[in-house]
Amino acid sequence: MELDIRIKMNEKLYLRNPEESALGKKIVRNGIQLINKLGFEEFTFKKLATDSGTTEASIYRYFENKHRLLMYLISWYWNYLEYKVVFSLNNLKDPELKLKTIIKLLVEDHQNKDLNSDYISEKEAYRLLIWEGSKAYLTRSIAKDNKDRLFKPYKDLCERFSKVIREYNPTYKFSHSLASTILEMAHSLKFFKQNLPALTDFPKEPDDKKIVLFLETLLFSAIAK
Amino acid sequence: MELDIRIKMNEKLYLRNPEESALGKKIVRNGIQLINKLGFEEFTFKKLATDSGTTEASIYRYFENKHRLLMYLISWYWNYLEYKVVFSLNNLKDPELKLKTIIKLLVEDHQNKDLNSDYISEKEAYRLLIWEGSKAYLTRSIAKDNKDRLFKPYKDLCERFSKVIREYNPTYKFSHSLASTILEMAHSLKFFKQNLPALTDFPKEPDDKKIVLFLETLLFSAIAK
DNA sequence: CAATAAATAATAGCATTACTATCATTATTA
DNA sequence: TAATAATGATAGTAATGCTATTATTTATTG
Repeated sequence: MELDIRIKMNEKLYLRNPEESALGKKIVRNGIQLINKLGFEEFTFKKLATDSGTTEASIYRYFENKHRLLMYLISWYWNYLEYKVVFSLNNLKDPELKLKTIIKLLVEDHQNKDLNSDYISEKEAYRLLIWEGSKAYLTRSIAKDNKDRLFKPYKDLCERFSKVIREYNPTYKFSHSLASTILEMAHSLKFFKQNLPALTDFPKEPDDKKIVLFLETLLFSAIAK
Repeated sequence: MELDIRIKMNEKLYLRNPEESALGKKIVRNGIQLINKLGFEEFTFKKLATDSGTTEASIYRYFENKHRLLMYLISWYWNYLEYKVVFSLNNLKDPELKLKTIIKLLVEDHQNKDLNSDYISEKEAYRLLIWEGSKAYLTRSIAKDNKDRLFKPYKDLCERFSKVIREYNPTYKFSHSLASTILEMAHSLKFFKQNLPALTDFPKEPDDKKIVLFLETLLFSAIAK
């Protein structure tokens, strides 16, 4: 079985909905790849146009600028991740197990073959988040972007996470801060492990069990009853 | 008494040492202000030249490009912070007190009147770090930059921090990861509190005692003996 | 103090970026 | 089949991210 999941995206993210045309999907699919290849700074709509066999002008009909395209992609990822969390937590009763499940979802390389989107690769989106994720909010347009509710997916995920934290320990006072700490550091530590390993204690092994272990012990010691 | 501290900067950061001329200092001083004002993406050497009453060409004689200027400034800040840590920890014996002191230094708005640099404002550098800090490493040039040892100041600070953690609890296995987590989140949470408060549990009050409290409890519960 | 060197200013130029606009052409849909 | 919408082709413009050249000022040192 393959579930073709469709995520409803905030309309402020685009000028024309890229999901509704072959070109739109191509722009998104090639866009994420090209940003991953070049890095966001070196990435341009011109290059994406050439890469996708279309023109700059056509891309501008879908996205106002490259920052909005990045927002679209990151936003998609947070939505997707929340969806995965909901899916994976279904039928789980034990808050401890729920929390461990969330951490695994945050850290594990994404290779889910059941859940899948028809045009955005999970793996590419994950890499994008790790390398470019914080550039989505570290801008002067954050107030406006926030007003446009572009960060809702991230906040929703954080809120869902923090609820499970409070389920585990209702007296813990910093559930949101703790949730965003785990969210942020899951990705930062993956980056550090690869690029600045001195900032971590993780050897360059293929799996990320140590990161999971670190985040788990950090989380559970913080909320110990 | 005012201590005029001078930080030795990695020579790879610049083409010509900006500390050695009035123009160089002006470029750095105005540069940090202008990046803070415009955001790094909107910041250009042209604008800085106009702002500083000089020319683009002159700025290019000091810094290869704006990313290297950012690296210079961030690097300066990490160096400065490590210096402050060393200074503040001097004569302290109790590892617990040492750790609390470090967290305060990370979170507190910087207004130190004793320690001061003649040309970089501590407050401006702190704001720069919060808004633009991660852009220093989230680039495709990280491998090269790392080889040039541009991240040494950050690693040194992290190492110093992690040593105190192990002093407190010699059996704790993730001292570097924990140190970088506290370092990163101190600044992220300050940013979130201001710009995406839903990701935190901190009301919009002027002081940051709650952030300090959160980080302290996170740290000490993780390394509890 | 003059001579020389070094730093800066002034100016120009060039390829690329980040768009906007126009018009022709090809699909789609009514 | 006519009308509408989407895309392609092409052009253009101001700004960016540089590099180069020459003139002028400032510093140094013989």
